[in-house]
Amino acid sequence: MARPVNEEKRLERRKRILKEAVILFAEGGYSNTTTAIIAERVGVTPGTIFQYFPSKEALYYAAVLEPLADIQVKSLACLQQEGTPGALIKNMVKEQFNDIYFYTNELRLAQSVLGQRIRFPELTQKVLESIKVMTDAIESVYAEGQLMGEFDKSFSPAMISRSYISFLNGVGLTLGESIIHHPEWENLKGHAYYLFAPIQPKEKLEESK
Amino acid sequence: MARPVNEEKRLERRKRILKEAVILFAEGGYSNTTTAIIAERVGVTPGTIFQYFPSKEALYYAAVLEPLADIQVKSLACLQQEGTPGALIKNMVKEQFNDIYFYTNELRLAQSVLGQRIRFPELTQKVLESIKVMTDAIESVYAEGQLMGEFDKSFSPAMISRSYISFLNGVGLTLGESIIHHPEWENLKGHAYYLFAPIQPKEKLEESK
Amino acid sequence: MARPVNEEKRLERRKRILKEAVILFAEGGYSNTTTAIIAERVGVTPGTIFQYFPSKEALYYAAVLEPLADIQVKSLACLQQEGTPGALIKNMVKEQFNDIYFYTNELRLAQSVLGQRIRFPELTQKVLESIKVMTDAIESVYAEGQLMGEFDKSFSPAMISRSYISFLNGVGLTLGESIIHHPEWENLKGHAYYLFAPIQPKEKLEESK
Amino acid sequence: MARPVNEEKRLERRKRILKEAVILFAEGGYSNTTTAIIAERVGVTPGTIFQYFPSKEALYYAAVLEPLADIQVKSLACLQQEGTPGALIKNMVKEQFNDIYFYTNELRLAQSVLGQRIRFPELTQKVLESIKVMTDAIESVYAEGQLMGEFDKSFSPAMISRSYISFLNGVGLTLGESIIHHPEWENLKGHAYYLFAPIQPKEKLEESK
DNA sequence: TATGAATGAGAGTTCATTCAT
DNA sequence: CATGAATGAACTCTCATTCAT
Repeated sequence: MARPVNEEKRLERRKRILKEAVILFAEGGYSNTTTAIIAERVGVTPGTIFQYFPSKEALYYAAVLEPLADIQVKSLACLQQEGTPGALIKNMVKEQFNDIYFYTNELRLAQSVLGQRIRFPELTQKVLESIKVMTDAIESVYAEGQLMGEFDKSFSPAMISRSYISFLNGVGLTLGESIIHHPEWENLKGHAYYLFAPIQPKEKLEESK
Repeated sequence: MARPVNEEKRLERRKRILKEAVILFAEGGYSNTTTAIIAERVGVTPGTIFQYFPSKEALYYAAVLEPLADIQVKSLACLQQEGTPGALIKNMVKEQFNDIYFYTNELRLAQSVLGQRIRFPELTQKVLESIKVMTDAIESVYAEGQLMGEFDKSFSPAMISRSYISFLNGVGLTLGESIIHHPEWENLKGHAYYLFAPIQPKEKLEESK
Repeated sequence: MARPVNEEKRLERRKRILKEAVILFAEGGYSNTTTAIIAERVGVTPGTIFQYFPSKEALYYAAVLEPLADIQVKSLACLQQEGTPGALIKNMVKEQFNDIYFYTNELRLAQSVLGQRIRFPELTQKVLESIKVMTDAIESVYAEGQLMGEFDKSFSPAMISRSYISFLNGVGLTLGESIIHHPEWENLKGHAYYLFAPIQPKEKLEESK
Repeated sequence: MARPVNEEKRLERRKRILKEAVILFAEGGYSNTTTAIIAERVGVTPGTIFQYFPSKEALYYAAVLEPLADIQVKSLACLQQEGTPGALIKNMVKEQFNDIYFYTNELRLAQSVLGQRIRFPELTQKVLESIKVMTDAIESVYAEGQLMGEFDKSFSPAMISRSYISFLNGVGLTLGESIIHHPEWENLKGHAYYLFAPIQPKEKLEESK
């Protein structure tokens, strides 16, 4: 009874629609991106979009939330590996700064939702929740790191995690198109970790005295 | 000469239109905000808008750029006062974090432009230029501060100034509506200055050795 | 402040739209009549329709109910004049059979609503209510006529009034286009009154014995 | 020869499609009833409908005309039995008022066609022809009844038959959903026969004098 | 100068129909 | 034969802009 082949085809096409939608919505915004243009890019006719998504808005929701969920999973995974809190965070920062490059459109899309909170209140809530999940995870790892003497104990973990997320988003927002080729890109990545106020080995030594 | 009273009236009305446009565009985005709604909020009829702005797009440009220029002037003024670089920057940070609250709509509007670079390329350029003016100014004050031993010399001023601006924008973007009532708000403000890697008096002493 | 001229113009145009809508909806049904066609008939552009009616459905409602209300007022007026119940009813029948001719479209429109009860439930209710107002009015006049010996006392007034209304609607429905030129038209009108089971003078005499 | 079993299956399925189509078209009208919904109700996929009917319009035609033909056959059969004209007509009235209940959807469907004469002109003609066949049949039986002194001779048979058919249709149209439970239902049925102006035995006696 | 009705191009969405599987 | 995804024309409705008043 099952028709695995067709089901696969459907998912494949759904994915392609979503992919193009992410690009176009990110570049042009919600209203300026017509369903007809998305269809054209995908290589189907206007009606086909609506076989996969009940409405343009539903497509927008999916284009915003589905990639965000993927990114979140990846980021959280960084924090659940073996290693000291400091190493985990360092690794996460590296990973996420790579993501800024690989998921530029996906992240800008989420950011633009935050810029239209009145218009898409539900979606805004979900994006903010997704951010909260991230900051909470960072917070607890960071607190542990403080206990282990890897981070300066004088900062509130809640503040630190929020600072970092703000910084991360701000970087994606304010840097130009070719973000990764920016002359200060590598330095910025380093400064992201500095935000966590890590204690240098030398200082660590001193502190432990 | 001319008709100064009427001229005044015109400017007054233009200002009111712009003010409402900023609020509505910031809340609802460009396409979702109709000229009719703006007119209604201002208390005029749809046609009137077009007596003050040649098109909806022109109104949007003005709504984005004019407040941004004002904020820029204020911020730059902070850096041109009397005082050590460290004091100037500390003051600027304080001022700008206040602005996040007082000019929430104006700043979000500018941010949302950055989220639609393809759609409003010219406007995007102008916003990025405005950001560049700011980072450049910060950069030179910061470099001076480094020379004076107020900031850690190991960081590139270009990177530091960009980091700060990214942070500033990210905070506005990712914090909730009532940003200022966020429990970590005050700490965040403090961390913004930490980002500049200021040298503590004690350290300053050590360093100067 | 009032702009009576414009207000008048608006009402005038609203009336014209409604008039064309009645004709087209009656001839082609709801779905088959496009707002563009209505606009074209009226001599305006498609958008204009929506300055006078918020939606196609609202226009349909108005096209069905407003003429129905007018017809009802006229019909009820017949029953509120001076005269014996028999004379009033006779006059009403005459009036209403004229209306079948003059308001063919309006009445067919109302009938077609009754043919789509599931689709327009609210509208159906209102049309049925309008019919009930009519049957109730007839019922009470008829009952009075029975008391005065003008009508056969063996029939229930409720049944008689419903019979008549059914007959009236059925005539409009089943007779051809040029209803009034039907060879039996005049006879049908007479039979409509026969349906009330009036007592002939001779019979009246007999009965009164 | 051929494949009678499959042929039977085909007919069976065609019947089911038609049955659902009648219900749905009657409840929702032509345009509001999609082929997809019909297919779903029948339990097949959209494409299948078009294996049995060349187009939606053809299905509509069949849904209107085929049941109408059945009903007509039944009604005509009433008039072709043994018995006096009066008895035949009395029986037919009884039969047809039952049909109003049993074939509510089929009859409403036919009525709604009459409400859209411009849109379905051919279909309208066929429905009107079907009505004419009925009135003609009644007319001739009625005329015979008049000759036999069962009906008042002063009425035109053409008018009487049309009156009755109008009444019959009007009753179906204007009475509510649960037509048969209407408190006046039984009385209405009786009045339908009264419309034929039957002569009471006593009167018959008098008249025959 | 302000008005606000009219405009008309263009948006999202629906759905009868087709056809490769 | 049945399927059901794809089609694409056609629909309703929106809204920036114009212009006679």
